[in-house]
Amino acid sequence: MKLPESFYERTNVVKIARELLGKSLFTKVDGVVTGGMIVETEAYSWKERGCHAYGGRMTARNKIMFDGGGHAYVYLCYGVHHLFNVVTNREGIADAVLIRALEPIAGLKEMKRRRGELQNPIHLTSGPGKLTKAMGIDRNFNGKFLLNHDVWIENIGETVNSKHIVVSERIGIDYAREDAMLPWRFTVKGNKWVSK
DNA sequence: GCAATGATTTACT
DNA sequence: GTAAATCATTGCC
Repeated sequence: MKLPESFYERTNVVKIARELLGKSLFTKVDGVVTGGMIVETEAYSWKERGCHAYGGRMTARNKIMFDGGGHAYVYLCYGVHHLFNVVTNREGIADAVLIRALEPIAGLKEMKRRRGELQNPIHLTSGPGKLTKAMGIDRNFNGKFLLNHDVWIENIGETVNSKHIVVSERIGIDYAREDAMLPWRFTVKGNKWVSK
């Protein structure tokens, strides 16, 4: 069952990031469905420095974040990797959740093909740049709505016990100064697919 | 440990 | 208009 638009439109992006653990992200590219359960997320908000839209600054790149909840924000990082975000909150408010890792469920063969046959399955989706490549996500997905037929998030009935959710600081955003220490990263405890 | 890599942003003329 | 600095990472040394 796909998550309804109302799930994304809530105002507490940190809460949404936490609740996305155990949900599943799917894409359909070239007629092949690939996807996995979300095991690692990070929350971003215009109110803190780690966010591209810090202070409500809108640019050609991040304008998708100002759309209503439920849109996909995909962008190129380090000139090499695509990162996948879920836009939350109401139109005009730039909050988003970065999907950092998945546990593969569907389309394993296709994901291995995209990542290279010799890859250990553990490395298929255990990082934000890896999972986008495995699922065929690129900038063409920027601005897509997550109730579409080619990219969506489902509740597959998995529930992650709150005792198994680990809260920590976000990764790779030292430039955000004091906001880099916010406990806005959520991982599933003991899951092999969580990035290191 | 660190180079690769390019879109985006900012700082200039 | 052009140019330089920056970056929510990965994979190979």
